[in-house]
Amino acid sequence: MIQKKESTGQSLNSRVLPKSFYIRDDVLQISRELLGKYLVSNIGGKITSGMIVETEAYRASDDKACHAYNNRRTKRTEVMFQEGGRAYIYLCYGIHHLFNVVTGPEDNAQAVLIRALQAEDNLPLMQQRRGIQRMGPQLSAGPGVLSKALGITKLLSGVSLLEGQSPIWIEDRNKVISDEEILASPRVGIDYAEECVDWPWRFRIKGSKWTSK
DNA sequence: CACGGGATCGTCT
DNA sequence: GACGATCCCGTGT
Repeated sequence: MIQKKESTGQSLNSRVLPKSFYIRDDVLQISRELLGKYLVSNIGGKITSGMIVETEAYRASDDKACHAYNNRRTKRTEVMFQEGGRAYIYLCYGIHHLFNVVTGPEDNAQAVLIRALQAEDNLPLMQQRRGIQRMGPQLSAGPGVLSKALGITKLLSGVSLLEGQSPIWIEDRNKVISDEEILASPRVGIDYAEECVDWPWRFRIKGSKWTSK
């Protein structure tokens, strides 16, 4: 039985990913390594979490699908240029809050979009936030819905994932995902990205029922 | 199950 | 003023 610490909800046999994980200059490798890690939120003392089963990589230097392509710094994208280990969260289609992990060294904008979770902790609260009757992958399979399930909004964009009092962090719970279990394919919804459209920068755990459509 | 369209608004041109 | 790194529901099969 896993014991929970009152203050953070972090399991005793897990560890919060350290800054050294995030600041590496390799968003593709980090996207792969995030599979099997646990995204956890603490909103008003309420812990919810899920295992990451789908990610997408974005990189400003050469990727036309990235909001910061061509090193475009705006108020919205500024956080992507900071040192890795923060949240980049933005509003999509006026409705959905999409959660990204900023990676890489300062001034080298890279980020990983978390696209789907296998729900783990506090399913009833996640279900309540989603407003759905039936439990199933629709709870947290999809970048917009997983944010809703975890109570994450763009108001949290820029927060550190490393501080003890962070509302969001990522844990290693000793789940191992081998390269053979990872399916790489083109990213979703980036038709405008010209020659980058077909780059296999979307990563999924093979066979997971919790990946997005 | 596949497809089509509406929702809804911050962000950038 | 146009358009999304999406989701859900309705329709038809």
